Amino acid sequence: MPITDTALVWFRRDLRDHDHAPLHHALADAAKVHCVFVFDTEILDALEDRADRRVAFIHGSVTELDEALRKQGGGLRVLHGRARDLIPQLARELGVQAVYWGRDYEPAARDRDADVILQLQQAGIEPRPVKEHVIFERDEVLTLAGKPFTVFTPYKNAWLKRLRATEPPLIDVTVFPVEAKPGQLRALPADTRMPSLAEMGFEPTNNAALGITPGMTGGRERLADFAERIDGYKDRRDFPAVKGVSYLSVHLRFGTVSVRACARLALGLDEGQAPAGSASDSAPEGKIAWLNELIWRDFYFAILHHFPHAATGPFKPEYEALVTDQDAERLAAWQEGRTGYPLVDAAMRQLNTTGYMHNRLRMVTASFFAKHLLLDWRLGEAYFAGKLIDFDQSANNGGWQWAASTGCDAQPYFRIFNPINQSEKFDAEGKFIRRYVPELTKVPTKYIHAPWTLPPLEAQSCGFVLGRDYPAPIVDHATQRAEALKRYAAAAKKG
DNA sequence: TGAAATGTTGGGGCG
DNA sequence: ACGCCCCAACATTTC
Repeated sequence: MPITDTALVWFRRDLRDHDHAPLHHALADAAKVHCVFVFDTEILDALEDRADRRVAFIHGSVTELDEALRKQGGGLRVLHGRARDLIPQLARELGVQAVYWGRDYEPAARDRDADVILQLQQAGIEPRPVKEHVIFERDEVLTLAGKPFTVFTPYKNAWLKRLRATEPPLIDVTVFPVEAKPGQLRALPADTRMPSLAEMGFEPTNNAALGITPGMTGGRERLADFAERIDGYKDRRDFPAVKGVSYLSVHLRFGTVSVRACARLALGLDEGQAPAGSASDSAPEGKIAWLNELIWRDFYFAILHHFPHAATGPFKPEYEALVTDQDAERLAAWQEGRTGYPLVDAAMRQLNTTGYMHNRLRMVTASFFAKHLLLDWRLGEAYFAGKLIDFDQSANNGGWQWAASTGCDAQPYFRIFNPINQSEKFDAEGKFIRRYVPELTKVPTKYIHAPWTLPPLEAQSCGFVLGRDYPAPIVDHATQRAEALKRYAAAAKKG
């Protein structure tokens, strides 16, 4: 029995038509359901790059979602403007009694949503934000004292305990069935039309050439591909030259894959095998490792939700006192991938040319930024935010604060990555380096991790000149490491 | 989801 | 045979 006559589902970063909590609840509650997506100018206008990969990805995904909903007799209204104005306005125009959407945890989104909630309430319309993007959110995983966790391992243990305790079995990772009755999804007015990228002031990108397929189609392909490789995930994920990671991050960012589908894969639920996390000889190491990453994701969402101050400054207040340099040249060298440290430069060029960076390299470049270049980690965070196609504020901020040792459960400040060592360990053959730093192609593998150590004779025989073909290192590892230790110790002592 | 410094051990060269 | 030194290999501690 419908409890509402007409509802509106506001799609945001959940661009699919199945296993979708807001759509599920709307269809369960209402006789008629409208669907809308807004290209929010509050977000788009702040983007610097007119060829932003994310806008193109979203545009492709929204197009496919609209088609999928049309096949079910409905359709997606696609608007371009300020969401905080347009959603309440549309809800009033359509005469809906309730608006459903997936809850967002980022400070700016929460501010917008609070505004929308207020306006809807003033219009007598019920706002119904629901959990959609994570397995457990907000207060679902707390310490025995009822406080949010600030350390990952106990959080993870409590998360797993909660998962096992959830009844009916694993309801939180169960598909939300969407069974629209005929005519329940409302068709669109004839004049409704999808705005083009150009009409919104954006340009197409080379996403397709990079193998980035938007929408549920792209998500399905990636998930199926990773399902074939997940058992090797633990052993292969740290090597950027190898196809070892899931490449699902962009699909998780925009909801073209459901996080619950990811959890089902990690738990082995689609194969009828024993759930990961149980100790046994045949423990699926790859699946456990990947589930761990999904738990990190939930963890950082919860952290930003509970501690919004982390969005703009160090989670640990003592590091407000951390002394950083202001050095535009060093910043630019890092951004452009010309620091003279090959693995760092290869990673930054991967980011610049593809909008993606391998996770191991996110740690290496962030550590180098904070502990070698001695710059304010927030500048690095902002650069990633502008470039990453899978950018998610919670994970990005959490990762940067981890690397800069300013965060909750962060890397201790004295753990400083050696960029040469990391290179030798995780790109031993220099394969990844040569892919993105072609000027080092001729340098022998033995020296490719630290080309300034190339002996003159060998340099001559391979025709490589440091400073001409590739920059000398802009900072010295040992010097900067010692300086970082000094500054961090001073800040920690003050606090 | 480190790395470097320092400490310990034991084999082998040598006088 | 024995003490001594060197140093690799590994372990521990410190940053």
